[in-house]
Amino acid sequence: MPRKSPAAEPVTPHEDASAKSTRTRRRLLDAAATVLSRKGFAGTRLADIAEQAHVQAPAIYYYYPSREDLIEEVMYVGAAAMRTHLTAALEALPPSTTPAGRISAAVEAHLRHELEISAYSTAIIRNANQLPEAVSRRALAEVAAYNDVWRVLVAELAAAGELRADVDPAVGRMMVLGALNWAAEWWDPEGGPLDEVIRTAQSMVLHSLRP
Amino acid sequence: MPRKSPAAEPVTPHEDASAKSTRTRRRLLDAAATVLSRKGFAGTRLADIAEQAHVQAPAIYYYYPSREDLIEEVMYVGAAAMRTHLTAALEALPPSTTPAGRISAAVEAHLRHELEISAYSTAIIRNANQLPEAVSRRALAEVAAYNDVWRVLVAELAAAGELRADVDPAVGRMMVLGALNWAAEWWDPEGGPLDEVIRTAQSMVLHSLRP
DNA sequence: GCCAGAGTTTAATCGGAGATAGATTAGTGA
DNA sequence: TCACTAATCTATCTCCGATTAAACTCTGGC
Repeated sequence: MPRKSPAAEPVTPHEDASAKSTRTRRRLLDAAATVLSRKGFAGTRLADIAEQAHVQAPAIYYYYPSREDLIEEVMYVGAAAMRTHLTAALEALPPSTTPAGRISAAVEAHLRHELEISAYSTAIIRNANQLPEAVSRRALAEVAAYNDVWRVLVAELAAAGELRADVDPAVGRMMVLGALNWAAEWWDPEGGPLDEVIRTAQSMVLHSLRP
Repeated sequence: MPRKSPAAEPVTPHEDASAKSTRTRRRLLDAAATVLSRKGFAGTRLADIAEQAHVQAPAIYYYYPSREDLIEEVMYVGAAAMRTHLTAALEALPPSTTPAGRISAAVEAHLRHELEISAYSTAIIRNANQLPEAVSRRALAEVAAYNDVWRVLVAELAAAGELRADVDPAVGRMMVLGALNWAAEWWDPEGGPLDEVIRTAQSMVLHSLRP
C-alpha cells in the first residue's frame, strides 16, 4: 500500500516536487473521462484508463482509493467546470446586456465548453442517470446548480416580457438545454466550424423563446 | 442444450402453441430494455434481466444465443419502432397538410412514442454511441433512416420558403431532435400532462425554424 | 556515492457474471 | 393416463477484472 496519496497532502513538501504527481493525476482523470464517455460506467476498465494514461493499472491506486472514486471525480470536475465556465462568461458581460443578449452568451459558452472538453461532456451526458447514487451525487448537484443559472436567465427574459406566452419556462429551458447537450453527440470538427453552429443555435434559441 | 430456439422456427407448429413462447420473449426484451436504460450496456447483467422477466438467467439462452444478441435486438426493435411510428403518423395526415403542419405532427409523434416506450428510448439515447459496433449496427442504420425522414421534413419546409436563412438545415434538424430526445431524460408523468409539453415543443420548434 | 521516499511495476488474490450441462417440470395431442 | 416436446431450472465451469502485496526504480538532498 502506498504511504500516502498526494491528494491527502495538499501541503506540497518541496513546492514543485509534486508537479509530476499533479500531471499524472490529471492524465488519469482525462483518460478516465475518455474511457467513460466511450464505454460507460460499467464498461470502464482500469486497464483501459491506465493504457490511455501510459501507466500500469495498479498505479491508479497511488492516486485514487478506488475505481469509483476516480470516476466520481471525473463526473464532478466535468460538471463543475461547466458551471464555472458559464458563470464566468455571464459575469464578463457588460451590466447593460439585455436578457436576450445574456441567453445568447450562455448558448455560446455552453457549446464552446461542451465541445472543447467533449470527453467530460459526453461522459456526463451519457452516464449521469445510470450511475450508482454515490458516484453521481456531487455531479448531479452541480448539474442542478447549472440548471438554476439557466432558470434565472429564462426568468429574466420573462420579466422583460420577452418570453412567449405559450412557452412554459421549465419546458422551454429543458428543450433548449437538450438541443445544446445533444450537440456533443453529433458535432464533428470536420463537419464545419463551430462558430456557425453557435450562430445557428443562438438564432434558434432566441426565436423559440421570444414573441 | 435446448433443441431449437423459437426464433429459428418461424413456421408455428400448432398455430398458437407458441403464444407463451412469444410472450416470454417479449418479456425478456422489455426487461432487457429497462435494465439497459438504467445500467448501460456493460452494466446490464443477465441476472437483472431475468429477475425483471421473472425467469432464471439461463432461460434467456432458450430465446437468445447470447447476451449481446438480446441487447442488439432491444436496440434494433426500439429504433425501428420509432421510425415506424413516425412514418405512420405522417402518412395519416391529409395530403394537403403544410410542411409546418407535418413538422408539428412529427414533433408530437416523436414525443409521444419516445415517452411511451421510454425504456427503449433511453436505452437507445444513452447507449447508441458507446456500444460495440456489432451490437449497434442495425440500430444505427434505423436511426439514420429516422434522421432521413426528418431531413425531408426540413427540406420541405425550406422548399416552401419557411426556413429562416440563418438556420443551417442540418444543424437545425439536429438541434430539434436533440431537444426532443432530451425529453426522455427529464420528463416525468407526475410533473404535468404530456400534452402541454407537446404544445410547447411544437411552438418552439416552429418558431425556431420559420421566419 | 548513498539514502529516503515518491512513483511505478510485476505477481498474486478473489469474487462476480456469462455461458454450458444435465436434469426437471409443464403442456398437449393421442 | 401416456409420450413427447417445449420451456425452465439447478449446478458448475471458466474467465475476466478490481484490488492487494511486495518489490523495484528513479530522483533530489546530503
